[in-house]
Amino acid sequence: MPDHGNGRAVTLEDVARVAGVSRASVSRVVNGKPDVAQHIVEVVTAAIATTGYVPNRAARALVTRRSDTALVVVSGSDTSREGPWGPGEVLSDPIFGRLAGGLMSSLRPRDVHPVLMIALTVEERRRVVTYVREGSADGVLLVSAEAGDPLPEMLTSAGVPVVLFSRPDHELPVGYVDVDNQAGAALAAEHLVRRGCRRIGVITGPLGVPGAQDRLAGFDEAMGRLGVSSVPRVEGTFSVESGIAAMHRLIDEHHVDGVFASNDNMGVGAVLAVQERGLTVPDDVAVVGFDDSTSALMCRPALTTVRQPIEAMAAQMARLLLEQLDDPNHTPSSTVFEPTLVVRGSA
Amino acid sequence: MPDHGNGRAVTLEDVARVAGVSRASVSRVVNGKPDVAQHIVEVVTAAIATTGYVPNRAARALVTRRSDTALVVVSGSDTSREGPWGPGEVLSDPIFGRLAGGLMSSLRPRDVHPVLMIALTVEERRRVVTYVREGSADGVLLVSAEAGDPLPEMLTSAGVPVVLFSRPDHELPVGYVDVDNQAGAALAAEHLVRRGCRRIGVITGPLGVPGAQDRLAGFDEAMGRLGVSSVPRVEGTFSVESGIAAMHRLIDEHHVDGVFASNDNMGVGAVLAVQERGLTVPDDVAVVGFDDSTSALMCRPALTTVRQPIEAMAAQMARLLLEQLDDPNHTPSSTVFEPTLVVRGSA
DNA sequence: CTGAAAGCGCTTACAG
DNA sequence: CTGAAAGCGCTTACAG
Repeated sequence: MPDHGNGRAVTLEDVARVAGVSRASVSRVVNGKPDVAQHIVEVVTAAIATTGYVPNRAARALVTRRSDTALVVVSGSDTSREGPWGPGEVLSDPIFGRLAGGLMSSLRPRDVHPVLMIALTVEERRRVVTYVREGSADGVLLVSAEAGDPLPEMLTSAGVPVVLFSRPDHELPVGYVDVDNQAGAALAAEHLVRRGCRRIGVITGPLGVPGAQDRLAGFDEAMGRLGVSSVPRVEGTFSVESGIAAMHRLIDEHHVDGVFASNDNMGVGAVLAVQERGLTVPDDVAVVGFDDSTSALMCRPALTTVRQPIEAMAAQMARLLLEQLDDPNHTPSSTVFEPTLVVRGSA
Repeated sequence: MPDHGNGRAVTLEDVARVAGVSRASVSRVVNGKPDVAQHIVEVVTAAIATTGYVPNRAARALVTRRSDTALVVVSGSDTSREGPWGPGEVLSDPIFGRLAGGLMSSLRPRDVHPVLMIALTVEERRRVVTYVREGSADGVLLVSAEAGDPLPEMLTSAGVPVVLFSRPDHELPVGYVDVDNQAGAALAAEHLVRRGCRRIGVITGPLGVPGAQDRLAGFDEAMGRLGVSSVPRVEGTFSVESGIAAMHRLIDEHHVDGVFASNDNMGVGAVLAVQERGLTVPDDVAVVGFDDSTSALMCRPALTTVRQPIEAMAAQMARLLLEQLDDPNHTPSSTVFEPTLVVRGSA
């Protein structure tokens, strides 16, 4: 709709005619190229203003081979559509909103626009690759929520510039941004032990998710260092409900007095479950979550949690992708952020 | 990156050569045009397979004047950037995830891709209009979070196809999708009264938001019908924190035994505040929220709330926009959905 | 520093 | 039903 409803859209050609210069000159000033005489800049700028000219992106993209678009994909395996940690869930997790916001702020200064896509099925994964191959996007920012997700590999082997949120589940020549999940879990372990908890349990995320595995491994390892060789665990799905169910089992079967939940939703569930038993948090059972999402503030006592610097991570994802677009031969680099412990009432 | 890293991308021309037909014929089969001889279809299909051809979108868009892209915008006024109901907040509200997911599912069958944009400043609003005028998007799906937001009008007067989430704050020739906020609030009022509450209060949303005004008006009107002429109110910001603060005031100043919170976050806050006072929900104070977002399930007792059919609303937004794109002369139509009461433990 | 010209990869009347 | 040709609106060597 570049026209004002009054017929044809105004083109470079029109501006050139009004300004009395060549199309090449108009193009140069529109794109801020150097070495253009001052008077040309002025006359063109004036002509642009009077005509209300806006460059046509498709025409530009056709010749520059750049779409100035990044594809933001949330992917998973087919099964996760009905699963509790499927991309539908990912979108409504408050953490995703922060991620999306962070990506947008970092992309905007470079005038790159994010288009959103969900890829759960074979067909949808194919569409992701096609979208880039047809030139609609210059690269992909991929939030892959599951181990065994074939998309990262499809993309890298198709030569598509891509940056992952979370490390890939196997060696891949791809850049990624992640938080040090093991270190974060260790922070939680140390805090619970320091606080005097004697019977500590873990509520893990779905163990098909690499990050969930790392948090578990980091927790176990830290507990080992602290002299506890075996920690009871129950697997959850990252949902509040699963946190509640897991906590009940931990209380029944292990009489825990401290728990590390692999994300805040499950942490909230754990707090709720403890209270349903007529016990109190943190005195009877202390709870530590992971993420520092808005849900951490929705329970009482508020959740002590391991904070991921999501906004900074998003900014870095954008930076790594841009770096790769600017220099296609650039070796993909990765960044792992340090988490921090946010102490609130629950532990 | 349409090339496989091995040089030039494969074009229509290449396919034509391999198939031994004209470019026009290839184009016809690629686009599924009718009246193409069977043997041509076959030979072209084969050539596409062997060459791995993918059409270039920019080239296509240049001639069709269609980008197959919809701009999804979250807008507000400049002040809301720091405000509690700014688009940053909107993105992390679980309700937005549901909305985004719904839009994507409805757009996908038509092969329209959503690009995300936030518009808080004069500059950002201008970018929205430019994006459409340069042909990067065919239309706009606008979530406007504030009264006085100039963007809806900018868009309609620029002749850009647009559909709003929530009715505009003043008469505008634009289609929108909304929930009947007044009816929803009435549902809450009736439920509280029926339950036997005698001293009922309201926690409103920011009154600069049209939807928040409607919920208040609907609540007041219903209470009037039910014989209560004046209801104490405190204005909140849609955040949990503001719900807590508002509830404390309602208890101190009005000894309420029932409260309608204009969204679930504030409803959760209200429950928390009641409990901080050593009172119980729903016996001492009953609480009803609005939205039926995931946060409604994060407190105990779980929140009784007025449900918005977000997914259906999103689907309808997409449908209305597509309708307008298919027929530019189509008079913009709107749809208002009926809310329902979801009764849980808090009231 | 500027302009004429070629070309990016498609689609679409227009003839036939 | 098919092909030759024009054209969508830009950018970018290439001369000058």
